[in-house]
Amino acid sequence: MRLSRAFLPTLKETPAEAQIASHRLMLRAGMVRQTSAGIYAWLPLGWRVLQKVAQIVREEQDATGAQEILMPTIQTADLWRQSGRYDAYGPEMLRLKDRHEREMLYGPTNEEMVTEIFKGYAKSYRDLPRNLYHIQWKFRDEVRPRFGVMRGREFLMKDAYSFDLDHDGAVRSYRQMFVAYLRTFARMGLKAIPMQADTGPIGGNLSHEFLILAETGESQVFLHKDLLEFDVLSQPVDYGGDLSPIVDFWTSRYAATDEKHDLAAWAAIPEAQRVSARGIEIGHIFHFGTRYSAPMGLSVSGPDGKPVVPEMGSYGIGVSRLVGAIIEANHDEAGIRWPEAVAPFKLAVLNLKQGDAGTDALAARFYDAFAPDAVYDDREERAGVKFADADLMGYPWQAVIGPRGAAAGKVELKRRATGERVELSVDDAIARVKAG
RNA sequence: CGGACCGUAGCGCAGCCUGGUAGCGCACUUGACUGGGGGUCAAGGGGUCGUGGGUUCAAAUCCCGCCGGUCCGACCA
Repeated sequence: MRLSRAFLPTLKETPAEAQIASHRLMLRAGMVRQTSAGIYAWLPLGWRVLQKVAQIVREEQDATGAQEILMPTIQTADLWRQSGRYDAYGPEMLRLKDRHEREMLYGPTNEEMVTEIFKGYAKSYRDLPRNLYHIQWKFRDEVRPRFGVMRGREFLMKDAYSFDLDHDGAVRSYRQMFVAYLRTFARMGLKAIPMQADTGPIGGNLSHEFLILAETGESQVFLHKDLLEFDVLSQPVDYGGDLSPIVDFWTSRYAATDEKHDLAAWAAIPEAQRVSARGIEIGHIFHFGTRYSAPMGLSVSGPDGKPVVPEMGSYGIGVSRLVGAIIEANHDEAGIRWPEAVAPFKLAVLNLKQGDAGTDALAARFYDAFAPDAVYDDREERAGVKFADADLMGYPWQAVIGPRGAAAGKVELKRRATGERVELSVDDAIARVKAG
């Protein structure tokens, strides 16, 4: 994308409402624009990141055998009356009426709907197990939206719903999501730690929240240092096989939020192995048995011909929240430092002297080698403005092309994450960026 | 939902107390100089002062209602 024609409105000054780094940077980098409390429009840069994040989520869900669908945002009150949640949900649910005075709602989640859909087709135990997920906008009328997209009212969320014949099957599905989540977050450059979460009336230990560590996190977390050092992606995963070794590794080390913090267990960990920090929740997996299948009348014929009520689980990832969380974990004074996997563009080509035959030719050549995953700063701006904007928007690589270097056929390559710069010939620089 | 506060140009703010021609910085337009970390100079454009009512000769300014937004707390992916 050529910046001279792009809609990427950056700000030098920070809008007053932004309290935390990610919100401030998203506004300054022109990623989002608030349209009302807790509701945001995604501008080109932000939208690209949001799509990259969603795509990683999608790939890792697909790898487990889960299948993507898309359910509506608007649901009927009747559906929610079947599970008893219409009255239970409270003012967080945005309720509406259509022209026929029918009660509708903007979905805060989709357990009822997916159960209803699945019920229409699943008749036999052979139709199990299945896992259906979708990535869709949801609305929760938070009393107090804040922190930009980290806690908006409208947010993009991935929700997966598993259906299994029995508890063992449900555990298998749960583990698949557990492992998929570790991989998903690791691919985004995040160290996400699964922590035991409240299971409510269901009990058991099949509920985990995934948190990343960040200074601006909303909860205090306590964990064993090993969990930060484990490399999830180095291991191949067979979703058809036994996943318990991976899950057991993570669940055998202490990790808890302040609500579930166990002082005795914490004290048992050697001092040097303890990590106490702030955390942001980015995912939640949950087994809830027949909480929805039973009241909504979902049942299939078992191998013996008798009806079986499937066990379900749901698995959420806050996709739009992740964009904010990634920035919280990857920024500095100058701006964002995108992990390459979710960067809106892999590199920015900065032409320091627009209109100079040498820099123009070199910059165009460099840009062509990476388009469309690159931006070309061909604006009539001072060098300083281009540097500042590139740092702010956080492209992993900057190819700086000035008249001095251009005359010698050289490009200065800057790595945003480390600040490291090297001067290379054009071909070497292109090869260097392509190599990662 | 309890407590506090703010709505004045795209953004950040002053002006309000003590009523009398609506300002500053950034951004934007034009020109010149400049050209490796948000440059300088000059000339410009842009505002129903959130909204409705009231007080007054006169309201951004005082009073009341409404709408929108923000912060602290409780809540939450």
